[in-house]
Amino acid sequence: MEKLIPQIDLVESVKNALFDAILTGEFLPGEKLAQDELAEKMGVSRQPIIQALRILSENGILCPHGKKGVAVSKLNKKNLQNLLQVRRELDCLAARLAAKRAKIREFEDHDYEQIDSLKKLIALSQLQMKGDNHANLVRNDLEFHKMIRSLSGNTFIQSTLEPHLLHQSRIFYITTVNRHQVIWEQHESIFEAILSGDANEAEHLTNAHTVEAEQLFEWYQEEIL
Amino acid sequence: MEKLIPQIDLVESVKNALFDAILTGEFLPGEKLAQDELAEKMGVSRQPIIQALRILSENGILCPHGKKGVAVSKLNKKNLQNLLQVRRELDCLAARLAAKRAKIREFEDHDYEQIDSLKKLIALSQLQMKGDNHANLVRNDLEFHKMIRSLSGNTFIQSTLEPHLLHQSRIFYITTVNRHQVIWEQHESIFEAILSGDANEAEHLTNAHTVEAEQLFEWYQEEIL
DNA sequence: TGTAGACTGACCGTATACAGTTAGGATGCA
DNA sequence: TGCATCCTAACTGTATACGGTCAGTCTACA
Repeated sequence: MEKLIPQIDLVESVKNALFDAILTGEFLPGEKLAQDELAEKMGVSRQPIIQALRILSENGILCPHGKKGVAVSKLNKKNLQNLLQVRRELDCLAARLAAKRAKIREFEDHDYEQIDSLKKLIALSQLQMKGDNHANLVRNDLEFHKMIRSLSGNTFIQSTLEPHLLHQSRIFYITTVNRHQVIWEQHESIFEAILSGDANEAEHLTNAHTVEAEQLFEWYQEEIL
Repeated sequence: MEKLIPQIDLVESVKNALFDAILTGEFLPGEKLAQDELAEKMGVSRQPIIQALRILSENGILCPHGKKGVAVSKLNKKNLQNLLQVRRELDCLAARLAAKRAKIREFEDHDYEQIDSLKKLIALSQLQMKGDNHANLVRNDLEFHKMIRSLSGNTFIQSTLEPHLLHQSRIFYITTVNRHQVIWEQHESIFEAILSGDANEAEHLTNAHTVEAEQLFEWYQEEIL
């Protein structure tokens, strides 16, 4: 018999919907979010909305709007660089750990599935680059790094970065335009270094990969998002 | 005129109260938290409780309890080591950045206040070690590292580690017993290295300091908290 | 005596209700 | 015409209400 669809709760749904809406630009940075309006739009009561807003505020995705309500956070250059710095450090750790696990053959079934998925993701991205698939390629990019973090065996790396994911997505949307070719070549090198069990090389490549994104911001203005 | 006491909202209060209760052992790992009971205890409605529980669940401090409700998360050895690994990486980054800022004299008024506070904190801890002040010294320990992160100039380091703070506190309570003398000597060395602007030394010392905590867990059993 | 099934009470998620506060406009005065 | 004050409507935070589900117990039958 078919598995029943596990019905996720409303708070989670609202959270995801808001996440998407901010990412796609439906809600712009600085824009105030009214509970009533959101509730009506999504066809739920204010209760799940309030809870979702709280969580997103906790994550820094939303921020207080005057003395009343919340708004989409604006990120300035300094903030984004700080975020990318933290991200770099943890993704280097992830690459190093993943390679070490590969070397001592610590991978389990679950990991081999991830490796298969990674291969498919790289192949898919190569294909998508031929068309106009910026949004998809950004999604793949995020997915790639998520999988590497998974291969590290340290679940805290992903969960630690999770709250910043939306900000990261927004950054990637900006910084990866016309750079997918070089990005996915780097991804492939990192992946190979990990599989070969070369921790130093994996970390080195990841560092170079992530530092590039940071450097791109040198050219941007102060208020970006 | 005197400043008015800023009345923090109930959700925040509940969150803090739960945080404390878990830390002090009033709620034990694995123990289920009932909304009604908490609401009555704290003299508020279930609404703020629900929101606080959501946030703490999001942070991993609480976890689902069967198909209904939430419980205090149990941390096993593997999880704790993962957490400490992430913490080590980010605290090394913080130390490095703080030392770099010291070298190029980037500190501002706000930073010099932190430096003063740090000196006082170190002196205070030296005093407290003469008595039985385990809880206070643990608090100071957390505070010390928080201040170093602040000196790094990267606010994301602290905010990234914030959700794991409770777990960290619980870990420190266990691992620092009878080790305060050596811990605060290390803190002092790290602080000096930062002030002298020696980024490599600051990072090296921080790495040694944080790796010790990780190694202590080798001796613990699987299920700890 | 052990197990399966039904029932009931407790608890959770969501909706609705209410009260306090705030923001923004309108009005009056300079 | 510009600014300050007052008022009102809207919106937020918290409380209460309600419906559905889950767990635990009790009973009946093997």
